[in-house]
Amino acid sequence: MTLVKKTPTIQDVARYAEVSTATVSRALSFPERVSEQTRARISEAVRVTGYTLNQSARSLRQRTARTILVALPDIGNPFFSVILDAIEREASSRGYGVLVANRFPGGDSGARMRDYFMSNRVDGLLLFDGSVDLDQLSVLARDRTPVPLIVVCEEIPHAPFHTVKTDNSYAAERATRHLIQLGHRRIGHIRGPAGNVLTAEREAGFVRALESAGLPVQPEWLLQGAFAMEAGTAAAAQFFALAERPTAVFAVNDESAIGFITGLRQHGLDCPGDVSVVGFDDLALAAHVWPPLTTMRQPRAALGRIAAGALIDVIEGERHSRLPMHMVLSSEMIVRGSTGPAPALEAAPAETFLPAAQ
Amino acid sequence: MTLVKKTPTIQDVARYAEVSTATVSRALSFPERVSEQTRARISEAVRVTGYTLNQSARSLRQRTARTILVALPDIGNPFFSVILDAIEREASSRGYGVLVANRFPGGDSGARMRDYFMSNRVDGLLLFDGSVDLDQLSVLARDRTPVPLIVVCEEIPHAPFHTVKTDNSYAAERATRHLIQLGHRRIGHIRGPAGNVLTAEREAGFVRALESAGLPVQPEWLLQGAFAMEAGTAAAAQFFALAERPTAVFAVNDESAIGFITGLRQHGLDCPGDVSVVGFDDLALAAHVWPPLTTMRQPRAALGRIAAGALIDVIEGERHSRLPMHMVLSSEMIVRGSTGPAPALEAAPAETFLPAAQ
DNA sequence: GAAACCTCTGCAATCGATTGCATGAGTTTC
DNA sequence: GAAACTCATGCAATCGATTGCAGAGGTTTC
Repeated sequence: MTLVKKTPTIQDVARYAEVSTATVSRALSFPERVSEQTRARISEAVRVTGYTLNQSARSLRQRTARTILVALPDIGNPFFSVILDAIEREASSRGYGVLVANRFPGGDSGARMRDYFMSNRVDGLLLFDGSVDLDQLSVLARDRTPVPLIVVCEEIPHAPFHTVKTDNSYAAERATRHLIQLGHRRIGHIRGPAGNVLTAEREAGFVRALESAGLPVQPEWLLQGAFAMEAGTAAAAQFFALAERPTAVFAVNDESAIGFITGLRQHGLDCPGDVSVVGFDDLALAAHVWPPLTTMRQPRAALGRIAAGALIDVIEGERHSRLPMHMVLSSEMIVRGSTGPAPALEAAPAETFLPAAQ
Repeated sequence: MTLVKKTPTIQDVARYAEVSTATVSRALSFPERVSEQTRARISEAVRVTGYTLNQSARSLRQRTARTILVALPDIGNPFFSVILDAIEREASSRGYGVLVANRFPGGDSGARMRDYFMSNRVDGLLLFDGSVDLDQLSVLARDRTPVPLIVVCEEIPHAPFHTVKTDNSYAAERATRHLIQLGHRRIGHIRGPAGNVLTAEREAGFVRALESAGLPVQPEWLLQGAFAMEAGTAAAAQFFALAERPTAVFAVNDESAIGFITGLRQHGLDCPGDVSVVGFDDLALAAHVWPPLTTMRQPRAALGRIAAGALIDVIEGERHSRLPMHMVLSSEMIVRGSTGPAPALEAAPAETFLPAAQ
């Protein structure tokens, strides 16, 4: 059992190798600037002393932290945790640590993020919450240049930040078209929380699919929802209060879809027999609920990897572009058991709604 | 839009307040040691200059990082992410940052953790992986005293570390007893991965429940599994290969239970009609799969909160105990739809197995 | 053979906050 | 009224690594 007496410093290495600390520092950071023999002596000294660089000292001198901050609305949500996994992998492979900050309370989120930067704890930020106030973020500038920041998954409208996200609107259109192709004519949508960018984008795709198929958009079939299972179950209650019910529903995400299916079942309706349901995300559990969920798969690992990689590029000045980049990854349709052909009895009402050849 | 010219330092504050930097430092860290008027002048100066403490400088001087490291086997797993949520909350309320490290590759995990400490990036460690090699951890000592470290959820046998976990063995016994009370006599178990402490503890509880009810433990009913859904589905394949099948199964966790139920369904068996299944953990999705899963709820938020709190206590020297503490939280039985009475046809075989009044 | 140029290394300042020790002013004690 | 004590503050060293500048030694160029 090796007990370390006292953490060795660069001084100890220098003494052992009989060189100055400057040379040790250079040997470790820019090996090519040091002669081969000296380099060998220093490697040996490092090995013998068990030296590890003191990150605080380097941070202080270089004004970098080799750490990124990931600000999430909800770590507990499996949607984010898979992305976080990919972020951690990419960051650590490039020598960066990952600090997580959860559920920034709305009010002072800008201030808290600003503190992380100003206190020199982090070099960059991956922001998963588009609802952050622009004014609060504008504080995030250091020495007149904006702080390295990438908005992931969401987007802050009209704000000059890099973004990495998926093709929400197109994917929502694709999901809705799938229902149309199955013969559904009365199609509803479980919305996300009001004010959220994803809510708007996915609803827009939904509407576009209906319109380009010449189907009506019934306002009462846009059910209020959110990203949680409970919201889906609540949407089912709204669904049962409807005079006329859709035969298919596109949900803003998998969790609300699953909650909705649970609600259907509680009221004795079958999915997909009575109502087809499409989700969004393809969480791990989507394949394991009953019926297995048809959904749009977001490439979550790729989102995390690309976002972290791009952020570190920005931090290290390898991406010089002043102009914000927008990286859009595409989603994939995964057809499982929660969608099926429109029920036969649907034919009659459909005619009432559909003017012959519009 | 306020752009910061240059990050203000304690020097700037001192100049503005016309005191020395020593006084500013004291005013911020030990307000009672500074006269009231000076304190007021300094607060004003801090406000005007927009000063934020440089954490690297403080860390260098004080040899603390005000950051804890959370080493997880798999952040992407929702079981851990909820705990991480609680950890982040507790830590940030006490002024600590949370660094995450995922899936430490087996080989060098000790070395990587040691680096985090030696490089002065973190003050303490929450370790979620009991499979770490003792020798690797023994390296984690600084200045002859062991590094602040708490093992969460799992446990490293015979190792002198604090632990925070749940009553795995008792909870497993309780879950199995539930099946026995429902009249089941042929009861199987989906094991966790070999070598894991949780696997052993939960299996031990399972066996104890059977034995104290006078039921036989059939070795072939101990199905090989792991913590993932796929492992549960694979266990279902083993299940169908059995000459004689259990009517109830206790799974090592919710995910394997859900995978197992999926497997049952693929082979045309009904849960709980043909086979009752109990899980372990009570993940968010347990209530939303079909049938809703009966399970032992682990108090995950409490685990995270208590572990983080205890770790920070140790770091700050508020827990002086040299002896390792073991905090055990209790689990709660949650009965849902995946368990039901033993099927009637089960009566005959049961008699074959059960000597009248043993 | 002098000037110009490289290569390798060391000196010493620097990053920003903390803290042991000293000091001066004011108060209490006997 | 001197000694002892308290309180508020400042001085300056310190934490450990990085880096601009300079110099020593060697090589190339004309």
